[in-house]
Amino acid sequence: MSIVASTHPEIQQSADDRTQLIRDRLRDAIVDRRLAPGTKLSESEVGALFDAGRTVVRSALRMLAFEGLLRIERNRGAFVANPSPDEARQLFSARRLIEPGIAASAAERVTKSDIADLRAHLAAEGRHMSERGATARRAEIKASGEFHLLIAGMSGNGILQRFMEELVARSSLVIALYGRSGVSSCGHDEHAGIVDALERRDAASAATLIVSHIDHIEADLELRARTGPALKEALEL
Amino acid sequence: MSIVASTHPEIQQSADDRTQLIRDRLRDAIVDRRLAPGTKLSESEVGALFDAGRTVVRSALRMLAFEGLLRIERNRGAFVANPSPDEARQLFSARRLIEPGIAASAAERVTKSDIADLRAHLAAEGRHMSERGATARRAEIKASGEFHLLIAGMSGNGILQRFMEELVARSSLVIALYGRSGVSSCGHDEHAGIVDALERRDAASAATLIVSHIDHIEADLELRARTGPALKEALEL
DNA sequence: GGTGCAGAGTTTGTCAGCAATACTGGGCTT
DNA sequence: AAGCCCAGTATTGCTGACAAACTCTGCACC
Repeated sequence: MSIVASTHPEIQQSADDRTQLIRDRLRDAIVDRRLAPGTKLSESEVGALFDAGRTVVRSALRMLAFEGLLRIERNRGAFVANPSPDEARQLFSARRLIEPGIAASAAERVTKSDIADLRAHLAAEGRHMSERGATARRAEIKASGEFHLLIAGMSGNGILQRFMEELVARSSLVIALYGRSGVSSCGHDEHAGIVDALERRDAASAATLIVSHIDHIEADLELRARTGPALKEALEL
Repeated sequence: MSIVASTHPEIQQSADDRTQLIRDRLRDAIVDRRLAPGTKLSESEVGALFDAGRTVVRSALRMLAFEGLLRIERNRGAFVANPSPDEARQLFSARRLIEPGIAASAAERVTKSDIADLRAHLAAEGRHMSERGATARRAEIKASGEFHLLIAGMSGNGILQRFMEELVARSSLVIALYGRSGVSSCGHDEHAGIVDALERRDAASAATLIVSHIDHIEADLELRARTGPALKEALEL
């Protein structure tokens, strides 16, 4: 038994690390929009929910705040981020800058197994799109983000991959907030085109396609300050 | 940190937040190479040094680990990061991808006041370079990084700015680890050229210049596994 | 009716203390 | 002599508790 532990210590580490678990679960909930922007996450409440002490929850909340998914105000608590339209624009500007390079790098390194993974993911996306309802829509947004993360993982650059994880998570929030309900399905064909370019190892095409894909996503957003929080945002900035 | 304060004066979070203070102080120490890679940072020790409890220190250490400056091993403690040559390559690859876009964006938005700040910074760099000794060299590395952060602050994209803060901090570590001692001074003229391009609002030139600048920095590194930690790294991977 | 204030109640920030885990040194076996 | 086992020590992970800060409700007052 000690043999297993000594040869693979890093596996066990993440297995029983409750901070990581809580962080991932909360992030999923935020990205899936089960937690609405602005919702307060009380330390005791979350702790009771996961049957963990406040210390552990606290650590997870700090990490999520670092990723930009939460906003922590001193002595007030942690709130699900409420990205402003300007923040959303910065987000997509960053993605437009980073993703083409990632796609190009991935095009040079993809393996057949990677392509198979991507095709499998495309199929899953198609299934989500054919369904109706809020649940399916959440799954669709999530799957769309995971597609981009898949490519980031193939770029071979762990640093950029981590940046992309943050960007995609925050993008999901933005899309859920500002997206028009029916239109996001256009992305599916574009994803397929990107996979084709990757399979051909056509870095230039992959980069071009992904930029226009991001443009389309952003174009489908309603990036105007909503009437509700307008005053609040004006006072905050 | 003065850069952050000058570009985002509305953020005064660190006024009485000791976690933030400890984090900044430790980061400075790491980036300045006063804390050698591999050094263990004991919670009690750091806490006694800053006259703070372990909880606060713990939080700061977790944040630094999130930024990639520390490595936390469960039940073992926090150690100053010891970036591998491969990690260094990924770092510069990421910078080559991100910084041209930042420079181009900055070129479109710079004000006269920004240019003045940059020129002042160039002058400070020159002073550091004319001096001798390890202290001056540390100051030079630090100032060189701050130059890039200044430009990132002018890009108008807070997300990319934060990415750059992380990349620059980790780059400082890498340069201090793998840099050849005398050669890094070549960067100064290139910085001046970049400022000139920004002043002309010549986005294309600024992007080109900054890429070749990054190339030069990386070319001046000795990115081979050193004899000491080679065995250790081999076992870790 | 609206404003200001005070107290209760809740939540966060921090600290000491306890259990669990990893390192260290000595003694023992081969 | 070299390697192994085991207890002692030190450090981390975490829980509970306390103080400070904030929010909310009710009431007096203008």
